[in-house]
Amino acid sequence: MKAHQPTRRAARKPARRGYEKRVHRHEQILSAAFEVFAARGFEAARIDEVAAQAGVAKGTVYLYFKNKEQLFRAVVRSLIPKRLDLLVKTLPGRPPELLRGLAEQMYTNIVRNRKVRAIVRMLISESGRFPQLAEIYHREIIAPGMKALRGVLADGIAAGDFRQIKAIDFPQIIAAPALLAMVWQLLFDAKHPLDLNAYQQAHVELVQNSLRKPQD
Amino acid sequence: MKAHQPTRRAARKPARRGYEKRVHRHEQILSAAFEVFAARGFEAARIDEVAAQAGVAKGTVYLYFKNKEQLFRAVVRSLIPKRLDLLVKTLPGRPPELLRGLAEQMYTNIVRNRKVRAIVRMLISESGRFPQLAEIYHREIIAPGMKALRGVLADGIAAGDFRQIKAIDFPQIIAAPALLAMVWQLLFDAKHPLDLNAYQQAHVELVQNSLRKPQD
Amino acid sequence: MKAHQPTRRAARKPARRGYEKRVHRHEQILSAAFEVFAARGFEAARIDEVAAQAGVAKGTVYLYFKNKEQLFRAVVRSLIPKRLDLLVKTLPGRPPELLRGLAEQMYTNIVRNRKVRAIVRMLISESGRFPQLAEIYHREIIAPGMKALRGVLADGIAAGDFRQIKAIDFPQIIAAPALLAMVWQLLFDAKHPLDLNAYQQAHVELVQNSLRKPQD
Amino acid sequence: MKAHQPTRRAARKPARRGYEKRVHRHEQILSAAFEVFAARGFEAARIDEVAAQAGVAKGTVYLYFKNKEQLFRAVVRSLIPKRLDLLVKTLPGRPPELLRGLAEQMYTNIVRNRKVRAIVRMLISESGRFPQLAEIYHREIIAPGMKALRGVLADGIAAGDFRQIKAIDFPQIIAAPALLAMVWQLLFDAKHPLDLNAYQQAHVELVQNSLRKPQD
DNA sequence: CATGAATGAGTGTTCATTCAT
DNA sequence: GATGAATGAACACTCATTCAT
Repeated sequence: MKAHQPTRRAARKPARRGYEKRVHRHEQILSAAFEVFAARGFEAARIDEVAAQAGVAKGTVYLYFKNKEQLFRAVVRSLIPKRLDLLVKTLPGRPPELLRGLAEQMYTNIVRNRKVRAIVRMLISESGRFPQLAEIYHREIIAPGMKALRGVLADGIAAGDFRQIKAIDFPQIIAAPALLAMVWQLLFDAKHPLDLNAYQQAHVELVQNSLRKPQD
Repeated sequence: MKAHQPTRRAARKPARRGYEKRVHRHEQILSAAFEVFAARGFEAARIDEVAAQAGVAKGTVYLYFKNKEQLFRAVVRSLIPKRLDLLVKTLPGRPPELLRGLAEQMYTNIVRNRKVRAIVRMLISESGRFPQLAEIYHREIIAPGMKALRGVLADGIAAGDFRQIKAIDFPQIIAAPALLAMVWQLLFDAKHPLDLNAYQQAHVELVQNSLRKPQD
Repeated sequence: MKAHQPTRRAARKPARRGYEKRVHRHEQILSAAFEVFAARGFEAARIDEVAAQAGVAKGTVYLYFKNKEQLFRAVVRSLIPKRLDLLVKTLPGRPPELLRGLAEQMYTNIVRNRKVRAIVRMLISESGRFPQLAEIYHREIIAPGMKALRGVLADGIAAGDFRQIKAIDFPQIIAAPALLAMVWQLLFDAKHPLDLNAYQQAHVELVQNSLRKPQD
Repeated sequence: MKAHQPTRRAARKPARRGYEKRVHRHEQILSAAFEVFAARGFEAARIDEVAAQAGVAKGTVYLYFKNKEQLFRAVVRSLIPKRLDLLVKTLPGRPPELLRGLAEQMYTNIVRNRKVRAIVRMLISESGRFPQLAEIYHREIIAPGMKALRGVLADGIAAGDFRQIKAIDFPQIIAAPALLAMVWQLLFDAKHPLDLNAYQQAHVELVQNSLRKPQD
């Protein structure tokens, strides 16, 4: 036995690394990678930068992810929100109020969310290189979202709250201004910022007007 | 130095270079570059590939463009359409028909145009790296387009054709479904193609309904 | 990106890298770079060759030096000898013997030194491209050397050992044959080698004769 | 016969090209090449720049010279002065005056001559790549020059004008300060210019003193 | 002869990936 | 597990050389 002799290299890290650090390395890297991929795109993203931002050494990234592509895919997967569809079901009210509630949710959680905008950008940028990416998002987000929205519309029509509209087959048309707002922020916010409150109201008004029955 | 022996290339070009080729090199390369940049993004684009697609040697690209970035900028500039704003003025009819005409134009020339979609993708992908890019497009395309659209709406409201709407301040809301259609095609067309005809009709119907005065 | 598969290199390095290698990489590269720059000049030098000569991969050079120019500058800096001026002070004797001692030192350490000759060649070759190079050497080597030499001459004149000579203002004249010998070796040694011993004696004799007072 | 019809491209050049231009192209290019090689060195010299400086198209250079190396060799050859050895024979006077006359010639025609300095730089820079270069200059310039100088010294010694000196075997020692002056100008002139008149006097004085017989 | 557009091998530099420690 | 030095394939860009006009 060599006695206690704390060699020079001792105490280079806070004691309980096992817990505080090890557990979170994966997410640290993932989160750093998201920032870097979102800011630069897949090709221009540098593993160096991911590592630096995650506070780990470059090699460490490769302990958790096989390579850059797998890291990217992991980032993408980590961004898929869980159980989006539940959202609608938990909102209260009849279709008109429900719709307004949905809009509120959409603007608060999606349009105004920097991360979501970054995801949108990544999706559009990298869907050429990673076609499954779009497919995943379609399956997990877009399709459920559209289904929910269509449900609300159908309910409203059935209940006599809304008029018959062709957009029942294309519910994305109704949500389109939200996408535009996100893209606008991505492209023009620095020089031509959007008054999101007024924009949201105008959007909601437009949708309400278009759904209102003629005799109203 | 190593004596760049340019491997005795066996006269691989058709006779009359003077006309057919020389005149068009610039555009050949520009066009090839557009394809490559659109497909891959700036960073992932390879000059080799641009050259191959243009049918020239790599070095030739550099005879016409100082470097990759200037090539990219040239591509972007070449894509700015001229005199978009004239479009509206030349369309006939009163506001309601005018609006439908505009929609028709928009879907035919923009939404269904593969190049335009590619531009949209490039804009969104590269506006982080090239912020002026977005600015240019805003100035040349978006602002004039919105101004024209607002004009039509204002005219229609003044003439009693349309109801008052908040979207007069955000005409992009009215065009938003067209953007969504483009993005949709970029992302999902392979697996979930859009019936653009029906989509366009639903879009137009929605806008018309939303603009129709209550007593109609 | 193309998945930089770093060809499974078969552990081509000896075990204890920590000591033997890591410590010396910087100097290995610097020394290899000196050889290559000296042999070829800045422009013709190939980083590949530097790396090969240093026994490292090309990329490794860039771990230690930002780019070719900085590598070159580092080489140049590494070649500036320390405390040249002390030399004179530590030599014994009165001016005449001192002068002979200086000559001995100059021929042994400078004229006969392959590295110094290489530096002279680099200086002359690259001072067009790197003007500060000459300036540095003037400040660090030439000026101190001339000051020391002038001091010896002045002492000798004051002590009545030497005659008054105009060359007191141009001590480089007295050392000039040493420069010529170096240049001669650079240019003609292969075909017309210089008998440096005899040359040195002739040089010293010339200087002594020229300094000897008339009545001697 | 097609009548006179001076096509559009007529008179693009002054009439008698055959004489004024064609005859001199070779020298124009040679002279431009000298400037560029002297300023940049062989490797860094650009054929483009040579052509531009010669006022011809790049391809034209290759009509007159097979390649860059041959152009360089031609430049070097063109710089070898003719019949240097005659110089000495034509100078008047007995050895002491002759020597001063030689010095005067040397400083006027060689040390103060920008082209000669450039040649010296090229020689030193490129003798590694083109060893024959040094050999040629040795044969054509250095050896004859040394022979002439040795002749003067020998004459002077035989005539009792000069003392016996070992430098009779190394006449370059006597001329060395001139080389140093040239190198000095190449390296330091911008920041530390040399008073060439005073320098020359100091040089001559030194040589005279060293040759003066003891009893003088 | 003269031109200069075109070529493509070669070079500096980057960066994903590996692996000895 | 964690590190970061080392690797080398790949890419942007250059420039000597060619050749159709």
